[in-house]
Amino acid sequence: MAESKYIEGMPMRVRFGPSPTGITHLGSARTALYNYLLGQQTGGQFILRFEDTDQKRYDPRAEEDLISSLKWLGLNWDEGPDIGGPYAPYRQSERKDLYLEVAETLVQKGHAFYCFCSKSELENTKKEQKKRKEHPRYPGTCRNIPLEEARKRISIGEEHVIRFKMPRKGTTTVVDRLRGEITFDNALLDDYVLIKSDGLAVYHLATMVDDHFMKITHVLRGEEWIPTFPLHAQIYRAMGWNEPEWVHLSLFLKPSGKGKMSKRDTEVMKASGESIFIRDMKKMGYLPEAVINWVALMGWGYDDQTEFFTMEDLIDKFSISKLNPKNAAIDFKKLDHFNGLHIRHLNLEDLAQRLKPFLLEAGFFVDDQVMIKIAELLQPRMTTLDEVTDWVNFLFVDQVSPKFEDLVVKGLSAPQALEVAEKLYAILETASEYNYDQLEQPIRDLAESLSIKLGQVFGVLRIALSGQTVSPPLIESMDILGKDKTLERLRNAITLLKSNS
RNA sequence: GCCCCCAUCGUCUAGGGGACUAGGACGUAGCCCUUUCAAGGCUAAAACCGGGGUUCGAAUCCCCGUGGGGGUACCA
Repeated sequence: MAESKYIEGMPMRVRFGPSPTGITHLGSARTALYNYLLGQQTGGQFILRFEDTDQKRYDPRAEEDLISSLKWLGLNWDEGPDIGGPYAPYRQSERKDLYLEVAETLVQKGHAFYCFCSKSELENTKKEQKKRKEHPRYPGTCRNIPLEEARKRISIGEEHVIRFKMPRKGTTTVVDRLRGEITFDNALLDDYVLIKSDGLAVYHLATMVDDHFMKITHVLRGEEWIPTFPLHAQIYRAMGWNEPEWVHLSLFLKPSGKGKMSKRDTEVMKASGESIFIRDMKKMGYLPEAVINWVALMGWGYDDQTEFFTMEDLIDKFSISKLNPKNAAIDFKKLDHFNGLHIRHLNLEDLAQRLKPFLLEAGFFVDDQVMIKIAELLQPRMTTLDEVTDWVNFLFVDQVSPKFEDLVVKGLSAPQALEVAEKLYAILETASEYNYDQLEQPIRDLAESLSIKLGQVFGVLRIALSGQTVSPPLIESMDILGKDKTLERLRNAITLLKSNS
């Protein structure tokens, strides 16, 4: 493998250059993350740049989504379209003159040429080439038009593009830090369009120009760019610029491992409560910390043990050499696992604050003291934050509707259940406070005196108070519910048990 | 079709010639703990794609095949 041109530990200038055409997804998030980590780790800069050279697909909402998604994930940039920086502007549509200038220099140097071929002409030759089983490529029609003639045709308004004049013989060797040297046969490479007929550059030119002038030292981008990698290197070489280090990241595959995510797949996924879009993950109750941890580990591994990483850990431990070039299938089960881990890692105040919006959304305004109690109760048993509503709903509604058959807990007869409820009522009525000191022993004694299981006593209580067979621990729950409501619900249960027996 | 990338349990991965009876995690199953549900602890089943080389020795290096993925645009 080729030696790195950049010394480890030297400040790196890295960038994330999304095209604002859609909603930010996991793949983008990971690319942004890895770039961010390198910038942080080396004391360099992480740059956000909007690559909006495609007018047709451009969507301003995608820009907003990008910014809010990256911020939510905690991937803050040092230079970008919203905050500017020493190499502004950071939006390619505002840099078109620069690209044109470089393209013209390339023409001047004989590395590019003006092309007047119409799209339909080119489509036809491509069809014929395919029919003859030839390698479809630009036929070279305008390659050798003298510059003066070309300029004349342009001056009379003839529509044109600028194409890169790819060498027709020999090979182009490029270096990827993960894969080593990759060699392409020039005869199979095409004369790519650099400047479109609308005067705007395509990705290939714009990005190389920006990376050069913005002094980017390391390019981490998706593997889908490998096929055009030789073009990119050729542009650098034709201009006599120093190439950055190139790293092509693996792609994310759909959970089945078969193919990358399509639009249809994302819809099917949403129907089953999953999503690859960052903004959805927030709504679904995932922690940005968990998403970061999860995504970081898809395509990168630290050692044979460690899996729990905070952003600080990642900044400290991340390294390009540990990147894995193999495509990775998305596994939402693992996200759930990391989310649980990070929920348990939060302090109670923090968790309480993050839980609050979900309760608010459900129409429950809960004060901070109670929120902390809820956070404590739920911390070990939550996978996603949005579950909070289901867990504590019974504490805030006016009344619950227990079913008779549930109240008659498994292993008890109806009269037994009634007796349990009545004796429980007596205990709870006399207790001055609902806590372990006051309640645990009396309840245990009750179970023993009736010679039934403790779980059965709590079972009756659980159904009476929550109407559900599953709930948070009951003593703490009653503390939040309050004595009045607790006793009221127990009375209702007693009435129900009586009326049915 | 052509070009390119990739290949360890179902999934994410550790591994970079002997330390491999191939380690961890998710998921799955069982047990313990337990007021339900979780969490936590313990245990189990589960993989080096195939074939050739190189070497005293290959999951690790090379070649071929196969499989998967990407690209093949005046999209990015």
